[in-house]
Amino acid sequence: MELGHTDVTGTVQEGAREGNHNPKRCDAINSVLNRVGDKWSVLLVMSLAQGPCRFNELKRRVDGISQRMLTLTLRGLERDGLVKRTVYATIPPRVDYELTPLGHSLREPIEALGHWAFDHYECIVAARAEFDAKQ
Amino acid sequence: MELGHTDVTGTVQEGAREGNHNPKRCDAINSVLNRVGDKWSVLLVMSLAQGPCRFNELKRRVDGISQRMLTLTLRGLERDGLVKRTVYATIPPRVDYELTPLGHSLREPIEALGHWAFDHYECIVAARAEFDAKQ
DNA sequence: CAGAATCCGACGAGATACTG
DNA sequence: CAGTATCTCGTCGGATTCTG
Repeated sequence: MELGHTDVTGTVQEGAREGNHNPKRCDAINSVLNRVGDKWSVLLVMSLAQGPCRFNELKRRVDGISQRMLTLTLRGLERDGLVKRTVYATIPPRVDYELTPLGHSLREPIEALGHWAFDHYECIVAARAEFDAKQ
Repeated sequence: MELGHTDVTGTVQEGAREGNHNPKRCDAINSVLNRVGDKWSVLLVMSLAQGPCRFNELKRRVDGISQRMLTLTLRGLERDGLVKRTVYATIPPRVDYELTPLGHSLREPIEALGHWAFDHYECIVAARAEFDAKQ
């Protein structure tokens, strides 16, 4: 995954030339992109925006997610330090998930994306219709 | 894909209650998320940031992309109105791709994401190491 | 040069069943 | 309730080959 002399932050690398890029920056972009690219991750982060939530409550909120994907996605978010998992040793068991400060900080760029989506949706739909009409 | 009373723009819906969400907003979020979630799309948008570019030049810039995916991704971006395709009837043929104003506007939220990624990368790597150590 | 078409393998993700 | 463990099927995407 190399972009020549440009990266996804939009900054142009100083001494950039053919084959000379910033591998660390590339890794950073990639891992975050993979996380944000994952639709369940984004949905979960936004579902956890207002506060802690239990497993099954999350399952209800994020309609359509399977138990398996909910578990896997939460694990991934926890591993990345975006979500904190708290187990209460009660019967029946209770597990709360909540955003860490890092998780909260991710909301900003995600919401920026959400706003862009909403603001330009009509535009995109129109473009699609026009494109399809030509085929 | 429903979020109960929250959506990815972070705004809380006015009269939101169980099962009452904004389907149009959901569609908008989804289609944009799918596009941004697609790693090649993001990479291509950023590769086209500085100006028009030919097919094979793009293939060289976005290292690792297959011809097939380059074609398909460019088609998708063109269909969404993010990229403009210009064919020059020369021999050999020449096709230029460039961002539309809409495509350029998408750079902002993408770059915001890129900056977040870079700024918090160390943090994420550390979290992962800690998480993995506990297993 | 800029694709279109075909083949095919790997992996993502749903459904289902079981457990502490 | 909050998971884990399989199994399976669909599609995504890479490699290869062919064309105007």
